[in-house]
Amino acid sequence: MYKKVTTDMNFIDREKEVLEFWKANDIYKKSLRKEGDGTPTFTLYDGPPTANGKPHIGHIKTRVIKDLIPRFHSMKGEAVSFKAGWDTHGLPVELEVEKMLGINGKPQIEEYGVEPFIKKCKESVWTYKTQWEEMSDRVGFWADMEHPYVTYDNNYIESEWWALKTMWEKDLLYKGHKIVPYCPRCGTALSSHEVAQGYKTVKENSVYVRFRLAGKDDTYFAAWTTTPWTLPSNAALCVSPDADYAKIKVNKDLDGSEKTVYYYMALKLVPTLFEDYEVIEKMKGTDLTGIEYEPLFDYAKKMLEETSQKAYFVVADNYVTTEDGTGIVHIAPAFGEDDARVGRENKVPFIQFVDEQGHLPDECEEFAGMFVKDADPLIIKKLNMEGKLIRKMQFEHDYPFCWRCDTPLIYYARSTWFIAMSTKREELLKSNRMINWYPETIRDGRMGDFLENVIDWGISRERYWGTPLPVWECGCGHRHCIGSIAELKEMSDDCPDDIELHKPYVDNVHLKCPKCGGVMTRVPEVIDCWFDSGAMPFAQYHYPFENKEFFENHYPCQFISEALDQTRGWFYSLIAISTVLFGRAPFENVIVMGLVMDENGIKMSKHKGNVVDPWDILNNQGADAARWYFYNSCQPYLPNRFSHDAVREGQSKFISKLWNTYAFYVLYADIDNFDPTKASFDRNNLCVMDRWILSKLNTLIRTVDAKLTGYDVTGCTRTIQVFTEELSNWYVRRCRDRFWAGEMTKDKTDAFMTLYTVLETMTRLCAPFVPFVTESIYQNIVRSVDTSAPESVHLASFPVCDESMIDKELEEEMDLIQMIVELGRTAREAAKIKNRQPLSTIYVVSEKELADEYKPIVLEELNIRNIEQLKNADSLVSYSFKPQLRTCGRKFGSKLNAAKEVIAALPGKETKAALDEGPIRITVDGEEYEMTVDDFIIETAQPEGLSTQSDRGVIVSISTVLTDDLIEDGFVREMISKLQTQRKETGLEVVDRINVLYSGNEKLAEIIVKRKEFISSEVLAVTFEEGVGENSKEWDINGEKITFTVTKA
RNA sequence: UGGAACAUAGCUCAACCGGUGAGAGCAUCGGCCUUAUAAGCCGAAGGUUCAGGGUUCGAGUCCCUGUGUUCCAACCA
Repeated sequence: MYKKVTTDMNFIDREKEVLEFWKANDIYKKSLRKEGDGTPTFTLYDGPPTANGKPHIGHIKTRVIKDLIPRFHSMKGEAVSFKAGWDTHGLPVELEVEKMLGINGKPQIEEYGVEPFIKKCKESVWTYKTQWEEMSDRVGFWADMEHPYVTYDNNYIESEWWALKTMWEKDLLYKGHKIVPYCPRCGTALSSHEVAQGYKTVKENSVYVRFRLAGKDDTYFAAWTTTPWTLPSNAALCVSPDADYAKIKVNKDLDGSEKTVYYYMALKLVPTLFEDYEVIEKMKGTDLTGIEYEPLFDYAKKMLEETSQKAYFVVADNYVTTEDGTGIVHIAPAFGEDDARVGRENKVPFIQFVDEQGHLPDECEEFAGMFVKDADPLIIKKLNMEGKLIRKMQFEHDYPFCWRCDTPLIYYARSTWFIAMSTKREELLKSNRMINWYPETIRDGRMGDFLENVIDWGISRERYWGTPLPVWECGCGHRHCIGSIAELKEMSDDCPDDIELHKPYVDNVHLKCPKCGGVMTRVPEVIDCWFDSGAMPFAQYHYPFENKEFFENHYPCQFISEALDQTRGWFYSLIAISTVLFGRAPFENVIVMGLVMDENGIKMSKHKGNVVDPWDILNNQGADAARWYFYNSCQPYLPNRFSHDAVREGQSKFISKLWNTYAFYVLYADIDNFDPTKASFDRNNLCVMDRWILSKLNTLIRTVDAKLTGYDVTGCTRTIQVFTEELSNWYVRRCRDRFWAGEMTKDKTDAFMTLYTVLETMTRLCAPFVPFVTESIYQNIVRSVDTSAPESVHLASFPVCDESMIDKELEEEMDLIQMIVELGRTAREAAKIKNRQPLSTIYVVSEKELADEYKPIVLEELNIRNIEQLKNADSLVSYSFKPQLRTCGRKFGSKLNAAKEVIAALPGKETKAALDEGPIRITVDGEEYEMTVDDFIIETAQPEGLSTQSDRGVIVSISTVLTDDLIEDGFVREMISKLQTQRKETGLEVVDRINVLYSGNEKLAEIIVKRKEFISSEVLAVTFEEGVGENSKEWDINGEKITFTVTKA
């Protein structure tokens, strides 16, 4: 029959057995349904993790959320396609290898050799692969990990080349300038991720300087900057178009001499810079545009003359604020993102008086060769000497430093390749609207806002380990974009057959220029690895070179999920690339996950020492516990405060409760040799408890199916948890004695069949959530008796709700029973009458009449002999009234408070009686109102002589009158309880027979004599006589003292 | 510095369109019950719903300001 089940908490070992079972029998592969013949497909795209970082606890969350959905859809009969992937390119990999080789920076990489370097990168990527696979395996992550896509794969890259070429042909790929954070010592631009690591708060000099208006003595623009070293590269000034500006008159010059001087600046900021002044003219920013001024330095004069460019005039742009500074911003298009844009839009010349090492060039005369930050004080000094410095002050702000060498970064224009995403804004927004975001707010919030302001995607990186940008250039200026290996071979003479699409190999391939016949060389850049991951919908299948049909049938996918930090990462790159290529979003539904924090809500990080090793939970609490925790603790999009206690709570509340219910079933099924395949029951002829739990079960199926279809994970688990609780603590507890019964009666078979049905259904219902424990249970209760059943619960189908089993009314009635029982217990507590003391009568007032079959449940639970239902509680209680605000708010408006008083003063019983007949009228502030029952909240007052409790219209009252008969019964039960306790304390086994001696109480002695046989049978006493022996103990039996001696017979 | 999300009992989370004294579970304490359970039941204590203002007859819920945490974006000139 069934395998014995222990009720210990050793879920880890059981999970390991399940893993072995899956492996030995290839269950994962068997779970994949074949496509075709009308089988619906369900496709997921995997956001690739990078295997050269260790998996951490957040990855468990990612993996288990991703895993739940395909398991569910697979059980629903769909053909699931879910290919795992690895993100393999990028700077983090290069940095890891640099560290390993003990080298530092691009020059040393070149020295080491690009080819050996990228070979190391390729190996390094797999450093933690095994750890990843073990972790994925252990949490039950079922994706195709045997044939993953790998972003460094030639096929993968070739698909990306196809994509880039397609964009090239649409004129979306262009070369421009980008202001990037740049380390002058390392000679490299830094990614935003690196920059973020190096912010420090520094004190620097900020300066107010004045620019003289061209041809006007003593009239200046006042401007402010925190980077004096950019002043030699100044090319324009910028004002805010709609802000108010002023021309002011000051009677003192900078050197303190008496002189009339005029300044232009933002009106509201004048007081921050000057004390004595007079506003002589007001204007808008736009009124200043076009005015020319004289440069602070004439370093650029020669260059501008030679190229005949016009500089040094005022422009306007909305990015300028009048919050601080002067409202007039100095523009150096080579050194700021906004400056560059404003410069471009207003045809301001590009002056870059800083070289790649961060030094000022020869043009800057006395500053030539100086590092920019060192030049700052000297530039300030010179400005001061020349009467151009209005004021210098200390300024504290966060400034980025190179995380590697601690050199201050400078923002520097570098040539960069872009995808013109800003021209696709409308299409992107349209794609975004196609997506079901969970939570919904991401769509219009975080993602929508980002897309509204989308800028061109700078995709080139001056690095080594990445997908090479497939653009070749010729000396004649012609450029060509390659879209496939075949095209590359066709256009070149030196391409090896087995060309690997990486640096340095592709750099050695030269094209023949179709324009001039010259030699074309590839541009040096590789591309942003976000492009790699965003290209995965098609690149994972080597589309369009292979699997064309397969791709088309699996695009877009139904579901993806990643953490919140991917909004501008993977989520964006997916939408961006797919929108450009296919005009739509590549996924239909997405769960955006919150991050996993430590138990104090603080981000986990190595140096804080609060990082939780994922194996900590997997080895101690198990995969199911971890899964349940992440599904159930809070909505997936909220941050988790991770703690072992929280994981344990879910385990004891759900997993072990389910397990113990199952263990209970097996224990008694084994005793009775019960085989569900040989028994049967008539679902239309069951007792109330069975009908109830089966109704609840089918309601549960319906709810979970609907919620999971709508990606409401937490909604599912919370419903399941409540059901499990009711199954264990109401159904099983109330039905225990049915399973002990001696004969295999219909009632006993019904009980077994019902519990079996519930457990069997639960294994399938919960299988996607907790795949291990459900498999253990399924193997034992289903497979061991039914060899024709599917080999694994994961090959079975998801339960289907049988609407005919749902009886809403019954469920509501059981709610009422539970409420009556609860109120009864509270009433006992209030009267200080313990449960062991039998009582005569319970009175129940409720809208619904209790059917007879429910009554024993109430009586047994409460140890009461009779139940009486009353039409109303007139004999039990009196009433008081409160306004039902939902209706009265509208009825009374501002007179509500007056109405409250009138209503509170209504006489109890009379009003209640009148209301039972129909509406009544009350007067508030001299005005009459008609009131119906619905306008009131009717409350009951405490009764007398009875112990009464009420809640939501149900009133329960227990008679507290104790007759001699009841008291005697109470004594008997109390003595039995104490004797049982004494047995236990004496260390006896439950089956041991005992001899009992009693002494010291006449009243109890009388009762003992009278009820000797009953008591003896309950406590397994052979003899029960008056007397005292060793190890005696005195007890308080409802106020009567008696001494018992218990010895083993 | 800006944008977004979140903030409810010691902890983890609920609370529908704004509607009556803000509810569960865990933990604590007291009591009860127990031939499946690390279980269950009853009760006590625990709250200025982060702070301040506004709208409303009525705000945990809507609006504004501030604080804190997190994520994202950042040369704020």
